[in-house]
Parts: sequence; structure tokens; C-alpha cells
Amino acid sequence: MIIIFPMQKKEIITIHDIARKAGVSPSTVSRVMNNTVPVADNKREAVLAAVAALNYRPNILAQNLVRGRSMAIGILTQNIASPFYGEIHQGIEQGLKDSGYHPLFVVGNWHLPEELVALETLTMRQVDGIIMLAGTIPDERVRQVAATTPLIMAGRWVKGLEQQCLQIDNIKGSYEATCHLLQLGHRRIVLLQGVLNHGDAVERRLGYEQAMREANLEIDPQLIIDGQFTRQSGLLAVEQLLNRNVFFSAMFAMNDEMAYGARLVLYRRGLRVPEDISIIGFDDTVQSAYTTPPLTTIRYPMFEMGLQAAQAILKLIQGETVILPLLPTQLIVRESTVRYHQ
Amino acid sequence: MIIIFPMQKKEIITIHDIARKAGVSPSTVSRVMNNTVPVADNKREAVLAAVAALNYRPNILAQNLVRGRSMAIGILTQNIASPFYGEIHQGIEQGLKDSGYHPLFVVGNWHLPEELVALETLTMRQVDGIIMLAGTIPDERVRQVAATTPLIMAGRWVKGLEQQCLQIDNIKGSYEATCHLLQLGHRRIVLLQGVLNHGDAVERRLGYEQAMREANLEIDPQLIIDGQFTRQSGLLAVEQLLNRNVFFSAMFAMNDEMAYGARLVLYRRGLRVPEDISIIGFDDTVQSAYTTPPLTTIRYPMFEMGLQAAQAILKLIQGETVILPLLPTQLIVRESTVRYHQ
DNA sequence: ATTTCAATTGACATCGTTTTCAAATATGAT
DNA sequence: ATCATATTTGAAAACGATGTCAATTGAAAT
Repeated sequence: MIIIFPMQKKEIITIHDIARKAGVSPSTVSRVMNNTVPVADNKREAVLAAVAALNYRPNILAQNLVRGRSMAIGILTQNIASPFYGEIHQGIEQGLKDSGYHPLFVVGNWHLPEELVALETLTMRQVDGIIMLAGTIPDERVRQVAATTPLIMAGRWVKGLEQQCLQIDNIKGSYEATCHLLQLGHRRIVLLQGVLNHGDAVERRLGYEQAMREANLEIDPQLIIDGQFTRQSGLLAVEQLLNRNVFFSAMFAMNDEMAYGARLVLYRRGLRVPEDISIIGFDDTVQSAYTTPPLTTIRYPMFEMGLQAAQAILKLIQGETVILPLLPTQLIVRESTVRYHQ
Repeated sequence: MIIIFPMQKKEIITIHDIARKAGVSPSTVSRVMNNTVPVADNKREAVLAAVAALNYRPNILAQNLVRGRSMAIGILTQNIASPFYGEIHQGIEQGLKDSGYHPLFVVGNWHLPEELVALETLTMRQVDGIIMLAGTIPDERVRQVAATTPLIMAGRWVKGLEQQCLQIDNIKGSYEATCHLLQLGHRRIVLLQGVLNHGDAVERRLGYEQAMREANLEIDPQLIIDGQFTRQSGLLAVEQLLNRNVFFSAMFAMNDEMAYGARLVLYRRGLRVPEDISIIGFDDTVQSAYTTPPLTTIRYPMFEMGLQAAQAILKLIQGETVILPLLPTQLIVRESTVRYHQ
């Protein structure tokens, strides 16, 4: 037998109830609630007392309507379950805390149609600002949105909107990753790259090329393989590479996820990390300190990025201008890379 | 030099504009927009035409006020960055899709004070329903909330509110995990447990005990060690265990995260998995298929749980009754467990 | 005691919808 | 045709706040 308890009908108390109880007008109640205009001390007390007595809470829906603001910041994210985006979300949460604004997440999955409906949802819900986390919405469209709504783009450059883009120094990070391997004596370094329609991928490719060039090594196309920033794709790419029997002693995966996939194939094939193959990743996802062996990688300041994006969007909403820094990356040396010896 | 483009002032078009343009009253416009009452065909056409021409979108803020609904479902989650909760969130997203409701995430971090302010945020924002993902808010308080707002509790039992709790069969899952190890010939099985104020932990303990009892093995307290469901805590606990030099050949970690931590210590100490020690986890977090070796574990239907929670809350809001199933777990055998041989 | 000016206050319009209620129109039966 | 009954419609009242504007009050200055 199923017993359903009737929902307790909660009688809503309004600003008028408070006004009546405190013997003032609703306007005055509003004034003390919002501290917008000075109110005589005795009346203020009376209002506060009434508020406390009736446990009054202003109706946000009404406030939103009259103020024309939703007090929501739309977050157009790409994956709500990935640890990478998760850390950015945490940063955003933190940055929005106590601001009165709350994040409204919609997800695009790196898939244009989905991203567009997600964006549509945000404008329909009349968010007061938008933080986009990369994605594939065309620059032109992003600029259109930015023209009518405060917007911060995190993790991607949009032409003509550079002041509102928050990005890391991909080239430098990638350059340092490659240099790390080079300094350990590696010469045959595989680059496991992500899809090249992705800005991060092309920048990281540049950093790799720069480091190789400076080491006077020519870039062997056989060493460059394609993934899609996922574990699975990393696994597949390296599997094919191994089947082709090209020699290499180290690998730079453009993100940690692909490094995990790569590491698993190597394990399956009996190749040891780092004794036989050194691996370096990119991102420093939370898992990377706990893989076996712990993964050497380039730290992507995800939390920081979320935090700064949130702070920036708040300023933009206030009509202030923002100056966004180029976030630095950092080489984290753990145990998946080691000096080369034949 | 920083150039700031002035925000384009978007003139809002209201239901009155449409009414005027279509030569009808606002009421009629509302009626065709919501299909609430039949409207003469010619007028309906006129309205639709006007809507299309002016690209009219109803103001949600106004709708919310007059309807007294926020069209938001509050999700009181514990960690916005963990893959475990992430998958639940995905399920919720899916379940809410096209319902007109959107999820509003607030996070509690398994920390009562934070959870309470998160809950406060939700009621302040007047969400139409609440999905709680476990947490430490006392049963009594949960019941209070449930008395005034449709509520689904996922991943935890609340006394007196069982019909609104969505839970997995922890005991069975844990029992099967232990049996799996037993069947492989293991006898000295470490139980790496989570904090026992956590319902899942006590139930999983029960499953372990039941399996051991059925195998006529007495439970050696030395084999039971305490973690807190985190990688780090798993690592620490196993480190201490190894220092104590008690013999064991297999380990059941109450979640995958702790299994990762455990696996790393073993690696550090030169103990091979699965050759020397078999490990089984619980949850089947997305990473588990890609650890080395891939982790044998008990699948926790996270996505499914999120999906069902979302569907259930929608029904509750509609005033319908719900019957929540006990979600099944599933043994996923991968490569971290193997037959015991001295 | 007036007058002037500033500080408080309340009445009321407003935000953009939905929805009730009654009026207007259409339909069908006689 | 006439009447009774359905069906569509529009006017106006919510929804619960904020904020303008004018009125009131009080203090200060003459």
C-alpha cells in the first residue's frame, strides 16, 4: 500500500502582510528590505520585527519581473560529467558565491546543434550573462550574442572579442611539455593530437613544432597521430601506431584523457611506462596523480579559469570593463617520464 | 587600448505588441501561445503570423510570477566535479529535457553547514521540486522539506519517506563483489570501507559480512580498514595496512575512487595487481575501464538513477504518485581480479 | 509665527503574463 | 424566427515586488 501525504499548502506571505503588520506602506517595507532609501528608525524596527515574526522572504519571481533581471548566469558547457569541465564549474560556483547570481548550466557536448539549442535555452530563460566554455558555435554567432548580453568566452579565442576571452597559454604549455621530453634525451616523440578544428589542438601543435625545431629535429609525420581528446580515441590511435611499427621512445598526448587511453594500450602490449615509453599529458585532470604510474603533465588552471570567468562576467554585468589575463600553465613532473636510454 | 562596444539595447516586444499587430486582445494571444482554449482559426493564424513577424518570445519571468512556478528543479548535489555525481547529473539533464523545467545545481560537499545553505538557496529561489543526492541533512529536516515541496531523495534512505527514495541494492552488490573474490579462491579479503555514517557504507558492509559468513569464514577485524570514499583516503588506509604486515590476497574497496588510491600504494610497494593482489571496486566510474589494469567492479547505475529521479520529480510535481524501483547493480569483471594461487 | 527646504512616507503605476468573468457571437433545436 | 445553449472573445484583476511622484512631516531660518 502506498500512502501519499498531501502536500502542505504553504500560505505565502507578501510584502503587504508585512506592511499591514508593521503599520507602514509596502513601499516602506521594500525600502528597508533593500536599503535603498533611509527610513525612520522606529518604522524600520517595526518592519524588521514583522519580517522576523512572519518569516517573510521576498518573492524572487516578482523581483525578477519588476527588475527585468533573472539573477542567473548561463553557463554553456560541453560536458557536465567530465572532471575537466567539473573543475571549471567549481571555479564558477566559487566566483558566483554570495553574488546573488546563480549558474544555470546547459550542455553542448561539442556538437553544434546541441550547442545552439542550449544557447537558445539561455536566451529564453533571460539569463543576465553568459559564460561559454569553448564549443563550436561560430565566431560570428558568438559576437552576435555578445552584442546583446554580457558574455565571457573561456578556453577559446573569438576574433574581435579578444577582450572577453579567457584563455591559457597553450603554445607555451605545449612547448614546455615537448622540451621536458627533449631534455630527457628523447628524440622520437609521438604527438597524440586532438581534433584540429579545436583551437587548443592547433595551438598545442604549434608548441610541439617549435620545440622540435629548436632542437633541430625535423618533424616526422609518422609520429603525429590523431585522436579526439577522449580516452577511447587515444587508445585507438596508439593501437594503430603500434601496428605500424614505427620507433618512438616518448609520447606527448594533448590531454590527459588520451594519455590514459594510450597508457592502456601500452600496458596491453607489454610496453612499460616509463621504462620503455615516457608519456606526458596535458590538463592535470584530477585522476592523473593516481594513475599507475602517476602521470607527468601540464597543469591547466581549470578552477582558476572558472573563477576568473565568473568574476569577469559579474563585472561586465555591472557595466565595468575587464582585463583578462592569459592564464599560465605549469609542468608537473611525476613518474611517467624518465631519461631515455637505448 | 581597450574598446568597449556599447551593449545593444534590445527593445522587448510584449504580448500587447502581438495583440495589436494581430488585431486581437492579449488574452487571445496568450490562449494561442498556450493552447489553453480554442481560438477561431483566422485569429489564430493572425496571431501566429504576428509572433513570427516580430519574433516574439514570451517573457519567462512574467510567466513565472503569474503562474507561481519557477520552472526550476533544485538539485542538491554533493560534488559538482566528480565523475560519479557527474553521471547522475547527466541522467537528470536527460530526464528533464523537453519538460520545460531546468535543473538548478547547488552543492553541499557532504558538509552539513554547506548543505543547509544550499537548501536555503533552493527554497529562496522557489524551485518547484527538489532532488537531493544523498548528503548529511538529517532525516527530520528532509521530511520537513518534503512536506512542502515535491522531493526525491536519490542514493539514500530517509525514514518515513521511503516512497520518495531512489536507491540501489547496496547489500546485493556488495555481496556479489565479495562472492566474486571468494569464488576465485580468495580467503583473506580486505574490506576497504567508507565512513560509516554514510548509509551506503553500512549496507555494503552488510553484504560483505553476509558473503563471508556464507563461506564459513570469520571476519578478521584486521582486514577491515577505514577510508572516506576518496582516492587519498584509500591510499592512506592501505599504506597503514601494509605497514601492519597482515596477509591478504584480495581487496574489496567500497568505491572505485578508494580502489585507485589502493592500487597506487600497491604499485609503489611493488605489489602487482592482479598477480599478487586482486582488487574489486564499486561504482564503475568512467575511469575504471582505463586504469591499469582495468578495474573489476560493481556497476552503480548512476545515469539511470539521475534519469529516474528526474522523471519521478516531474510526476510528483504533476501530483501523480510514483513507485520507485530498487535499482540493480551489476558485476563487471575486468582485469584486476584473478584466481588465487599461493 | 511664518516661510523654506530637506527628509520621509504612501498611493499608484509598472513589469508582462495568465485567468476569471461576463459579454458577444455563433450554433442548433424548435 | 425565436429561444436556449455553446462557443469565442475582451476587459480587467491578479501575481508580488519596485520605484516614481507628490504629499506629508519636521527642522531650520527668518
